[in-house]
This record gives sequence, C-alpha cells and structure tokens, in this order.
Amino acid sequence: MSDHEQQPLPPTSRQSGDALPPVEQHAQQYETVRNAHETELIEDYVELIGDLLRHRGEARAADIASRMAVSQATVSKMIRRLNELGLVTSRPYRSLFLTEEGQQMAETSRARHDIVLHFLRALGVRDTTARIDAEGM
Amino acid sequence: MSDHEQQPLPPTSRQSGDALPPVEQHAQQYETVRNAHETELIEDYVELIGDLLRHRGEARAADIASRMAVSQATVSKMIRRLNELGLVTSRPYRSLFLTEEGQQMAETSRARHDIVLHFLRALGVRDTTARIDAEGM
DNA sequence: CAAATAGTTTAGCCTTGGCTAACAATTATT
DNA sequence: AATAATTGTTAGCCAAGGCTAAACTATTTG
Repeated sequence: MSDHEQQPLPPTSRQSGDALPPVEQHAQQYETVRNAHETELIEDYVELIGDLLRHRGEARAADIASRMAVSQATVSKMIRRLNELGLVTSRPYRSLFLTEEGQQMAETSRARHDIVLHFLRALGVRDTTARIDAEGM
Repeated sequence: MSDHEQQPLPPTSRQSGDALPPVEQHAQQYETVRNAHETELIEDYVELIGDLLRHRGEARAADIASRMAVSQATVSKMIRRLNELGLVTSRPYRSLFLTEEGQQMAETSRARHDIVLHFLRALGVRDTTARIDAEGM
C-alpha cells in the first residue's frame, strides 16, 4: 500500500466530482484559510471600532461588547491585543482610537464588505445584509 | 454621556456609509459568525475524509495530515473529536469511515462548496478553485 | 458631596486547534 | 525473520478567544 498520492492533474478548475487536487496545492489552500481566520476577528473588531468612531464620534468598550454580543472582559482583553498590534490607541476609561494602520485596516475591511454587498444587491437579493454578515461571506 | 445606543433605523438594507444597525441585530450577526466558525473546521475534516473515501477508497490520518498541512498529532486528536461527535468510525491503523451523519455532513458541505464554484465559473471567473477554497468562501 | 450606577480592568478558568517529542504498532524491504 | 520505514497515538506545551467574578474608576443623581 504505497501507491498513494500520485497523479498530478492538469491545472484546470476542479469540482468535487473530479479527482483530488495535488497535495501541495490542497495543503496550501487550507493553510491560507487558517491564516485568514486568524486576522478575520481582528479585522472585525477594528472595523467595528471604525464604524463607531464615524457614527458616534467615540468607541467605548461597552458598545463593542454589546454589539458583538461578547462580555466586556473579552473586549478589554482584545483591546490590549489590538494595542500590542499597533492598531488602536487607548487610554483607560477613554474612547478608543485607531492608529494609521488601524484606519487602513478598517477601510480595507469595510470596502471588502461593501463590495460583496453591492454585488449581491445588484443580483437582486433583498434585505440580505444580516445574512451576509452573518454567514461571514 | 447616556444618550448612547438609540435610533432604531428602518429595517432596510444597509452599507457602511449608513448608520449602524440596531444593537440586537448587529449582535446576532456576530454570534452567527462565531457559531459558523465552530463547525466549519469540523466540516472541512469531514468533507476531506469523504473526498478521500470516494477517490481513494480509504482515508488515512497521514493523508489528511499532509493535505491539510497539519501534524499527524493534530489529526489524531481531531479524529477523536469526530468520533465523539459521531461523525466517523475509526479503528487504529485502519482507514476511517463516515457514519450516516458524517456522510450527510460531507455531502452538504461539498454541495455548498460546489454551488459557489459553479456560480463563479458561470460568471466567467477562471481557475478560481484555489482562491475560492483559500479565501474560505 | 455622597451614594448609586455604569463602565473598565484584572484574575483565573475553560475549550479549540495548533505544535513537538517520544513511543507503539504496522507494513515494507532486504 | 530482522530491520527499516511509515503510520498512529499519547503526553505535554502554547496562544486565541470565550467566560464569570471581583475590584476599581468615573459619572450621574439624590
């Protein structure tokens, strides 16, 4: 039983009926997904902070907590992380602010979000916002 | 400072230029995303096992490890979980198999995958597979 | 201004999903 | 059959992202 893992297919598109993709490619896909997931949450926080700043002028931990349906403790911890990553500045008991880098990320993230939104709406999908966000598209 | 979190907007679609969605809705979106993430990895494993079974007749831990770019120890641990969840059956040094429930999940997962794929290809996107998988769409 | 309420932080716990290293079992090779 | 190589498991570590409970700070109110 050592005839495993051979046949390098033609590099065309594939769907599940077809044979499996070559190992390296397959592997890289999963790796990329894992990496994406790592930054995704961070981006969500940053984007939300950006939104709060734009619409409210300030971004308090409590708001983030309720909008994310997460405990304040969790937010507090996350803010520390964002701080370490140089994405936000925070002084205790004050509103958060985004650094240059943070703003950059917020915009990118928001832009990506909006593209999907416009796209789906252009296709005539109605009142999708919630679901789109929800399903993490 | 207690004028926070008011104005319940009309329940139409929204994009980032607009005001923020009402808190409960916003919160629920994030919750749904979190839940989705929890099952996502599980589904990936199950789907891959299904694919291996279909295309190879067997699904060994080692193959999963290399295709997922993950250590064998990780796979081993995961298999234990899948077992507890009643998704696979496994005997040491033997191929894995999917339970009824596991097969169900594999199919659903694969179907979802393929829909996105067909969709994008119908739009004329070329050689997208890798990227699609990769970006976790 | 004192007390109550609201917001923030800290400490400590839990689960997931990774890892490496060491060991065990199976399968292949000589 | 003995040895080598491959495969699988176990133990123990780590970081991320949740949680609750308790302590502390600020703000609002009586």
